[in-house]
Amino acid sequence: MLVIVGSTATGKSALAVFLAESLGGEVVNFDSMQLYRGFNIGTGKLSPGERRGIPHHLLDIVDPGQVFTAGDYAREAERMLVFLREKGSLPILVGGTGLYLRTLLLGLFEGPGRSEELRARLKRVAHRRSREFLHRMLRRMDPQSAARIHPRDTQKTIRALEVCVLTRRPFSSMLAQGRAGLQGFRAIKIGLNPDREELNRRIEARVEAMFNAGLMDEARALFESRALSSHSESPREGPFTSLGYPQALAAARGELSREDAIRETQAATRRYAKRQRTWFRRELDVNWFAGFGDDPAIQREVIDWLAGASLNSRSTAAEVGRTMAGSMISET
RNA sequence: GGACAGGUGGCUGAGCGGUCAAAAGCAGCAGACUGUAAAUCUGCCGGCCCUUGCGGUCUACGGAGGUUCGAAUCCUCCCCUGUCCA
Repeated sequence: MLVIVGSTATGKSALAVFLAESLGGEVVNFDSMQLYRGFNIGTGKLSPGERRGIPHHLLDIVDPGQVFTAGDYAREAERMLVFLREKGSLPILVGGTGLYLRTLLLGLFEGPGRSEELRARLKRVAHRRSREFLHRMLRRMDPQSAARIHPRDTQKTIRALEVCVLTRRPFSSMLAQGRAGLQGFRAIKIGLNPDREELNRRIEARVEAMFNAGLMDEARALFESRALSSHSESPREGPFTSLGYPQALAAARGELSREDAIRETQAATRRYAKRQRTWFRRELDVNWFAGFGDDPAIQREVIDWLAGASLNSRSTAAEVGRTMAGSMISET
């Protein structure tokens, strides 16, 4: 399978369609937000026309209010990969959520998923006492994890505590058991890394285009449909937190000027692109291309490289996973 | 023309005689990441230097002077901006 990584607005989707057309493949998404139905404009989903008849999978498979985790994603994606292999079609994975890709390729530790009740309780503790208090709880149950997780990082502290409580074992010891990665697939990774300045310009133009395409209306409609079944003033979870939506909603309600909403979304997107770069840089065995995925010159470079790579590369995803896990241990 | 208010680091904005290279926020830069990850969190953030330290040094709070041992902070003049009155 092919994997295309890179930050937002680098032209991953366009490259995926191009490669699917050239090599006879189908696109599989690994973007955590494009998974959600109704979140179209702000997540940069390709329109049916732009997909040019290429099947796109794992898009629009979750309802906005539904909880969907990295583990859920990995299961769905693996099923899809097996399906495509049986069909004899080349899977082309594209997306921006590094955690989801890594979860698919390397797996998660064997352990419990999330428990809403427990999380609610822990959150209440953090609220009533303090987040540092919560972290001190973790330090008692699992000093190793506590040392790794910053006291103010409540989200990660809660997950660690959740695992400790549910398994009655330290989270760190659960992680030490290792993980079971994807078997039977060879991942060829392509990374897009265009010039920073040019990327920023693209991000700015793209955000503006999203607002012009009706992002404010989309955000309002999504929120209102959600509001019917929820009491929260503005949902702060799931896809509602995704870039542009809180800003577009605020603008739609007149709490923020349209110009400010655009500016804030642009800045947030730039920061997001930075986090993606930081994450993907550590992804192993990525062949990086210095340009945009919709650039014909880059597309040709990728095709040429693939012609050589498919002959030489013999490593499977599992092997890549092992070396990656090894390198992560040696780095710490 | 007159009366107020104000001019502070890329931006917003606090400071109103020493502990100020100047709070805070934003933006920017760097990083972490094993179950909502477009999330969550961390570090740096005037220049130069070094023994990287509540270290040294230079340049900085509109401009020019002045008062003072010492000024972003007080005084004088000038320039600019906003609001109001003519």
